[in-house]
Amino acid sequence: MNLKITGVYKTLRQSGWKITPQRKLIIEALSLAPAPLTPLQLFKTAQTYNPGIGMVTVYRTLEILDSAGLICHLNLPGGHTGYLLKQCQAGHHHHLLCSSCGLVVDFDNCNLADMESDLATHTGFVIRSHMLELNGLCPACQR
Amino acid sequence: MNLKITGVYKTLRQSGWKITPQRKLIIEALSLAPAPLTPLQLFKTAQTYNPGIGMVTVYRTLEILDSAGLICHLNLPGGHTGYLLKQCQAGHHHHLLCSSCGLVVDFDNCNLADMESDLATHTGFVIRSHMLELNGLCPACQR
DNA sequence: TAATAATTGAAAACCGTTTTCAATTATAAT
DNA sequence: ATTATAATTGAAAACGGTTTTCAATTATTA
Repeated sequence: MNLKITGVYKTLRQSGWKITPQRKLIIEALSLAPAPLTPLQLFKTAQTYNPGIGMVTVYRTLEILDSAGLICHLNLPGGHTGYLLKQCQAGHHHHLLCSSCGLVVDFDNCNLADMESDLATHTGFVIRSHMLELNGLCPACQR
Repeated sequence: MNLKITGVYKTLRQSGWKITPQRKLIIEALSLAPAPLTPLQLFKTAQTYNPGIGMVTVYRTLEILDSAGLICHLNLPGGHTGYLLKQCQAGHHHHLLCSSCGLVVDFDNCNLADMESDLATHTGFVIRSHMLELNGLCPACQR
């Protein structure tokens, strides 16, 4: 029960959500995971502690965590979506994902503003958002 | 039957694929579309010219076009995937998508190399690829 | 023109996700 | 503590998009 988790509970309570044993389990699994988890992985992890838990509850919990701005999601190799507890309340950021072990590093200095304004003047578009994901190998997986 | 289409046929033939009426229809629909098409949109378009065509054939044709490197795919608002005939044989490029009408502009000067090498030195990662998509409003849709 | 291997479409299977609904439970008010 | 209530749960069914299977058809080669 670390600080991050109690902060998540607090935010959820402030949004009117109840803190149920199932939600605690899912949040704890997310907070302990060294890499983003798919809904199925999350379900299987939670299941080892509460065999009766349902996949629906995983999806519903992910949805409320997302609506409260507490998680990120990113595309994993294989076409699945992985979920990750946000590291901080900071806004704009991107992810660098190790395609071997799933380790994720956040970064926020994407420096696309110059390129975007160039592109805006050349195309006439108003650019409103971008999505950027980097893939590579973390130090450990390079060996 | 423009140059682009005959080029697509040629590439497919060189890869050993047969040029069937159904495939012609799908390729033509892609070449005429002003915006990326989802498999369903492609199916409906093809269906107006050949009511007997099956959704399976759309998926299979998209797969062989992709394996031959002839199409791009990108994420459309709404979570669907849109397909687009490649504009040229050029390699690395990205898309700027109008979220209102679906117009797509290609660009290749993504200039992420500096940021990637910075990130590589800070994190120890070897960075192997990135995925970047821009969203905005095209000139026509700004009014 | 005939032979053959590729292609087709219908149907069923499949996978991840969402909806429905009756039973259960966390929380707020007593 | 106890109760009341609205939120939450899990099973099952529904769902949408995609893939597989298979027998019939068809584009290509000889």
